[in-house]
Amino acid sequence: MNLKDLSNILGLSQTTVSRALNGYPEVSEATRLKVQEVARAHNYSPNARAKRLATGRSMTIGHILPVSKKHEMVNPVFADFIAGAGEVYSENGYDLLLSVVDDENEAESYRSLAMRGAVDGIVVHGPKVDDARIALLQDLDMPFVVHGRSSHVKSDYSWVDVNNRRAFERATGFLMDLGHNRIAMLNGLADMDFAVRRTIGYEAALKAGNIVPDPELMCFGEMTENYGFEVCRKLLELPDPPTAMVVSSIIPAIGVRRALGGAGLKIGRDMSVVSHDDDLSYFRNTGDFPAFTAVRSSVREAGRRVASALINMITGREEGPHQEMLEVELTVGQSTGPAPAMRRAMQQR
Amino acid sequence: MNLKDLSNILGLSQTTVSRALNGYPEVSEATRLKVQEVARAHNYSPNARAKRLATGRSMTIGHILPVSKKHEMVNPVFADFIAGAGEVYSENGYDLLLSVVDDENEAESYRSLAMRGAVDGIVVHGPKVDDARIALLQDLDMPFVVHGRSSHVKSDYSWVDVNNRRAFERATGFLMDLGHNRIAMLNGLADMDFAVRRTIGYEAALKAGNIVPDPELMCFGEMTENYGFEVCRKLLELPDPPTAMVVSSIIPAIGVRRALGGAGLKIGRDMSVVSHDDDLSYFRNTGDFPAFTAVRSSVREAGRRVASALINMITGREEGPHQEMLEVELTVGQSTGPAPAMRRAMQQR
DNA sequence: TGTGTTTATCAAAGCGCTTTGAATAAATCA
DNA sequence: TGATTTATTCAAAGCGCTTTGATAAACACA
Repeated sequence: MNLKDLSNILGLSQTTVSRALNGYPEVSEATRLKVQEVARAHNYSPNARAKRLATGRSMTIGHILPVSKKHEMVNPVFADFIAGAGEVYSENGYDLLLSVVDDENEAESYRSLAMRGAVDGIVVHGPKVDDARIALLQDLDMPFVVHGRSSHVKSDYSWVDVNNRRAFERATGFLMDLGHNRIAMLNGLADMDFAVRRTIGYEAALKAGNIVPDPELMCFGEMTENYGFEVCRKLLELPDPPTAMVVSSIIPAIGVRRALGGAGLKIGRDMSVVSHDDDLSYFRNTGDFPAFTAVRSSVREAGRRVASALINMITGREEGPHQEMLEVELTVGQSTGPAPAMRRAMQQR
Repeated sequence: MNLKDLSNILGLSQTTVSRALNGYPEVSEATRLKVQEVARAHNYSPNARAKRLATGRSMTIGHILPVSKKHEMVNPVFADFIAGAGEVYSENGYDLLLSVVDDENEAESYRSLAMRGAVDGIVVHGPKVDDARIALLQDLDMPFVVHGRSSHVKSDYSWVDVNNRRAFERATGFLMDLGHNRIAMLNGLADMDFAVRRTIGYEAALKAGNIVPDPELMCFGEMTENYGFEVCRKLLELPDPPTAMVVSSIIPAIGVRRALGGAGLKIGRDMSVVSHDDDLSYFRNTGDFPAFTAVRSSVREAGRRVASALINMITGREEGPHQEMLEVELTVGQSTGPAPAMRRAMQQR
């Protein structure tokens, strides 16, 4: 059942039928109803391929999921982000094209998507401090929104980011208020933009309390559970180990807890941990007294924001670059407690 | 730059240029080289929208990501599965269309994808024991492959599944060999096909050792970290608590470990845990002595298998339903140990 | 030399829609 | 009443490819 068949059945021209179904005003209400009814009865759906060619729009947004060739690592945040973005796409009649590509030939993948006309816009995931994709997409004249930012890129572009600097400043400050002064940082890969911003926040908090950041306590790596485990083990072996740490994601924080358990230590008592929490659906760190003290933001919501910003750009509903900052909230959970010295002082009373 | 422009530049017809680029034999080698060279020089890419209309194929595979409306839960396995499937799609020139839809109107989503001609095939995720999607897709005449199976569906269809029954039979048997006889099971939602098969395996192992399955020890739920935590806490409060458990995913297993830690118990000593491990990239349960004893299978590999099976069906390279069973491997890690009675016996020696 | 085959190329139709520009019928105005 | 809008409808062109069927040139064979 295509448009031709349908219009033959109705005894109308394809023009009229098409207009009736697409809500154009130059069709009488009577025929519109008739058309809709008959279309439904024969359950007609316009062919997407033909529609896309005719309109020149693909009604599709591209997401590129880079998979690190070395570690075969997939960003665990991705699924929840996509879930948020996907909601918005559905509501607006867009499809989501997902391109899985090893991180080495990512650029080629963007170029292909654009030149083939396969998508109307692109979402950029996981920006590096100096990310070449932004210039590339500007060059290709492809609408795009970055989830995050790229510090070294000076041009204007659209982004939705969480306030990473403030998040880690608050997390670190919170630990200092508890009396900690040896605070480690377990961050993501050093070339990721979020990692850089979080480092800045961490250092700012320390400096505000007159603590000189100790490079030995600042760690960067791919945020797996095992990374948290290994780093924590090494930190515990230091002559002057930290009493607290800020961690870039709940996943390595779980590794940290495992390492502590293995050493007979208890999280929250022997080691305070504040985690950044992307609010993953399978790991809800909630409740009255959640497992982890955390600075939380919803990736899912970020997905929604990015998607609607992009659609607004494509449809021309929004002019100029869309730049949006999301704030985190600090939730106190079971993974933090007073520093040892402070605890002793409290016990003496 | 479109085909018309390109053929004008070359002084050839669109037919010849199209054929030259698509590797048809009725073009002389000389002109083919010339065409390829000029196409590259002007970096021409054929318009995907036009190509799809002309060929009648969309060169796109659909994946539907159902998001439970209640819990906003996204299957954590999804990202890794997609990563595997995506590799295969890229190699074969297919795009991946991802449709995020709340689990209530999932059927509508499949129907739409098929009727609009947006995809050439569909991958079915997370089949229920009695899954209506299979009949629906057969009805729509849409090629599809199920990741998993649907026990109550009697028709022939293509699937790639892991041997869930055997996995849990082995896991349970392993614990029994260690002397455990109060073994709990933390499974997924009871209507999921994999959960049913795993239950069968669990019960078979118990019965083989003359243990009557205790309904009190058999739990079903959405596999979040918190689920593992809560269930483990409740189990510990039983008058006759289990000494071991088999868990359907590493994620709730982490919750179990947390609950044990909170009760001052140690995993592997006070409670033995064997987990099903989908080998998530951000949670590599590997090494000489991994954190969890587990029955492991690679979701990523499953993604690859499903994708190539589907492409083979679409292109007609493979006839008849593709049915493929993947076996798990059992890896002994730190989360299991002898049952208390056995340990006492060992210590007396 | 003429006939049949193979090779290389092309013009044009077609994929199933949207959209332009024209045509007709109905309604409004002077 | 005729002239002018306005409301509906339509035929046909176009989106940028692929593919069919035709044609011309080159080659082979007797």
